[in-house]
Amino acid sequence: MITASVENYLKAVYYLHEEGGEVSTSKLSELLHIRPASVTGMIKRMAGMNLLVYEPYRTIKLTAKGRREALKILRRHRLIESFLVEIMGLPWNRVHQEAEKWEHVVSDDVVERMAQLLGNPSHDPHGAPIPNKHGAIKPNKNISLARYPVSVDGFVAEVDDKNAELLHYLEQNGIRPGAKVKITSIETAGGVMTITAGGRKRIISEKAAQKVYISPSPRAGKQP
Amino acid sequence: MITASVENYLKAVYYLHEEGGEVSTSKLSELLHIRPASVTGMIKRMAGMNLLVYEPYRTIKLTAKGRREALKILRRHRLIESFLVEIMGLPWNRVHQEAEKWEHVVSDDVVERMAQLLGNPSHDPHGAPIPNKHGAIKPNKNISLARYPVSVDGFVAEVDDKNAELLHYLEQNGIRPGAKVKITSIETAGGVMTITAGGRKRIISEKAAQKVYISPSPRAGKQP
DNA sequence: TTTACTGTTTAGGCAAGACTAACTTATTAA
DNA sequence: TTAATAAGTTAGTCTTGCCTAAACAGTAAA
Repeated sequence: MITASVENYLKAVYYLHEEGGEVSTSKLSELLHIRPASVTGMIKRMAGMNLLVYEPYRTIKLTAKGRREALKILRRHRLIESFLVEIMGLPWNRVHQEAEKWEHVVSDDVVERMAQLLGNPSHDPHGAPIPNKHGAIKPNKNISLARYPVSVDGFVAEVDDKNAELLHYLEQNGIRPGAKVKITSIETAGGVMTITAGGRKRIISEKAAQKVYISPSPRAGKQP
Repeated sequence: MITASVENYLKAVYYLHEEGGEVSTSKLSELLHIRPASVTGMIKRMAGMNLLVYEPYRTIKLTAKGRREALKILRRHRLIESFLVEIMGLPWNRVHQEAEKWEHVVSDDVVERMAQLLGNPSHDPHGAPIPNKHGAIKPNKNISLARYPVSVDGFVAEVDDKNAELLHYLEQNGIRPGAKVKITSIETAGGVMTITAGGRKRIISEKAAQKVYISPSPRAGKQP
């Protein structure tokens, strides 16, 4: 049985794998706020369900089945976020937490109804790509703002959706998907950078910049 | 902690109390499809949470706190049902099951946002009254179609929402909240009755008629 | 008034999913 | 190459929420 807990683990493993690093007990523990011992137990159970491959002390990998399930939940999550913003008019920085709860209970056909009402969007309100019904997802080759070249125009492609306060802060500073930005200067010692966003000069922390992903060209389609 | 399970028990106790009969372990067991022994266990736990009053072998009663919580969930459930029909366009007979899942996860403020989008409806799509934010609910004094007088015009006020197939059957026979109906004759031996609904003669079972509630006058307001 | 039946409770068990404490493995520094 | 440290696992416990089997209470019929 794929419970809400199992779904959360699947999402976390998928996320860490996407981030590029190896997926370990401790990383999962930190991300999910669950003690390492509990993570080990769950991982073993999920290996038994053929959702992931696990050898003690080795890195954790999703099976094909696990990846399929993870993408299914990701699709739900991102469609629900879009729905909450576009149809229900909830604020941008509020919808992640709500979608985290809805994604485990909304029926498949109701999720597809949401997609239909939204006109099958390709990206969610944070700019993250929405997997299609068959689990295909656009690879993400955007560059973090923290590593983007200075004085080169760029467009906000995606913003990490995990932290509501950070999202609020970024919004205040004109940083939202589609916005045009340019780095003016980097103050490495101070850990801050000066940028132009929304036509105004701003000073933002490097830590915040790490959570913002930039594409050199604006995105086509309905979700600008 | 008020879990999803506890919420379901609260709803069930409230429902049985409204139905008039005494609330017993076996009635709850039947309604919730949970074995009597398990019900006893949960009831004891809920008594410890001050949600209901329980003495072994005695009838079960909600406390003020339990009643408050039950009405809160009922409000959620009925607003969600309305939302699914009015905003998302799901079929009438489909929304009960979906709302049963959503009601445990949707945040309070998001439920209120639904209410706002719907224009604070007084009744859900099945004609059931929606408790207000403070837990006040309109008393239901409608008469079951099975006990309604013959040859007297009436209006469908409410239809039991539990059974999707029954709802489909009723809809096919022109019986939905607001519809004008009149009993032509009752065939007691056959367990059926002849009625006029939606301008046409229909034969429906007495069993189905028991789940339909009639008011002598049409309801005012947006939810006809 | 004893018997049979129905309804309810107690006792014991199990799976999920978390926890702490203690132990083991892997890695890095001396 | 050994010792120290960080990461991961095992063992045992707890709560929730269900289950079955068996005992017990209340009621209606013989």
